[in-house]
Amino acid sequence: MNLNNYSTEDKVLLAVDCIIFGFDGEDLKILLIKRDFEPERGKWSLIGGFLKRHETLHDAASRILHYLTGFNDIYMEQFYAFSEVNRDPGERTVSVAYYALINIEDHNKELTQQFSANWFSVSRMPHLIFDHNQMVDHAIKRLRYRTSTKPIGFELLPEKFTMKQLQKLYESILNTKLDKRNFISKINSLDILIRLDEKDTESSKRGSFLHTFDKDKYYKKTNEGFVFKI
Amino acid sequence: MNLNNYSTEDKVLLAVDCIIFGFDGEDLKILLIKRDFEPERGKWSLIGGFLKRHETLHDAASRILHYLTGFNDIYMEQFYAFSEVNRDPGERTVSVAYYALINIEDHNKELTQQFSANWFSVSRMPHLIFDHNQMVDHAIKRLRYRTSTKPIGFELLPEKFTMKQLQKLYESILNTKLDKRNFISKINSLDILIRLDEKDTESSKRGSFLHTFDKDKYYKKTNEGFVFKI
DNA sequence: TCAAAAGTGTTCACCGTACACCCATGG
DNA sequence: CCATGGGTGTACGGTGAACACTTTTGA
Repeated sequence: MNLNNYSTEDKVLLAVDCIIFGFDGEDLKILLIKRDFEPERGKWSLIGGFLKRHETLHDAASRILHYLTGFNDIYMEQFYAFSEVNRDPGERTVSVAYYALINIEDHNKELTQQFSANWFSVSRMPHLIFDHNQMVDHAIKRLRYRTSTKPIGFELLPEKFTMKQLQKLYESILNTKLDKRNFISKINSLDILIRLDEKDTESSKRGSFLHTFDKDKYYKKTNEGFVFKI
Repeated sequence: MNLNNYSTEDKVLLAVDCIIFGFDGEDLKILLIKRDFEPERGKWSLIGGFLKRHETLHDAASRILHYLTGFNDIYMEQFYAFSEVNRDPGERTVSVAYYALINIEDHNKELTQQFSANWFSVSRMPHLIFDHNQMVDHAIKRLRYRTSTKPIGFELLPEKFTMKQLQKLYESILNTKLDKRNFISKINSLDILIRLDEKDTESSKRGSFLHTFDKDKYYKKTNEGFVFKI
């Protein structure tokens, strides 16, 4: 293509929108904010922002996530660019969507309040502005695929967790019921968890063992050809 | 985020780059052009172009593909946005990458010549401009996943094809050897091909049956819960 | 002693994989 | 009649799915 002159080409606003997933022990949730500027002021929205000239999309997503949650080093994955011409009635904007996984327990509630943010179950999403509902649907599909092939689900759990919590997590992501015995033996066969000598006694008299994800072991096994698959 | 003024935000050039896959019966190939403008004039490159104000990314990719190949209705999938700040030394450009599947036989050779285009085996890719090699790697991964879960491989074959051709196609995409007997019984068990009463006698004296992909049957089965999986 | 959750094994059906021989044909 | 590629079936091991009872402990 004879594109010998960059300067004659159209430029567009490039936005980044983030689907922030969290898990409260029961449901997979998404953090939404109430939009406080026009257009669509007062409606629920994903968090987002615009790409600056001197940053990558990844940097922009990190910046936006840090701004809202106070976290750095959040697990993120870019998954799709949305480009319908009139998707944002304010101005022609193309938006690159990321999803992020955060541990809901660590999450700073002050920041959430400051932005009128709220967690919503993915099964009870409100109507969102623009094409944000479509982004959420797309993000959930990608999350399902990714959590089935990479051990990223742990990003949504506390450092120490019970098998029950892990199972509930997968059930809420995959939107299915799983058999306890099959699930646990599957997880155990992967051999990437450490069972601690510690028990969680919140939810039962007997108490259930806590586990952690053994990252080093996982990477070592991966180098030896191991493939994570749930 | 208090983004109450779109006009103060940076705008960027948004490009679309296309990885065009083809299959010649032996190897998976990619169509590249020799770039005829600066920067990097004379180097091999993916085809690409810039998004115009009034089109979607999908439209832009279609337009670019049509321009180079003369085809409409090409199978395409968007897979990633590349945004390193200096990826294009000419100007800050974010590029959204698509891959496309075309039937190499139908492909218009005149257009190819007009653009100094050439097919290259994916196993013998030249060095490409910018981050295009990285885009190609990413595209191949996505293609492998997608051809394993959707019947899109047929886009790369003639309307009528032999089982041998189909097997070679999967072997070249997945970069593995497959067992003939297992492959054929797998394909037959899917029950989405029609075996014609016609034979291809190009490659043997006995001749081998030609098949076509039964799109209607596939969609019907899909509605009934069938999942394509190779 | 009872309620509530934790923890644990076996069986069976199906699928992926390894593997080898006969068939049809044109030269 | 022979060389070449086309076409077909079986046996085995491993994995996913169904399925129920015992243990622990605090109230």
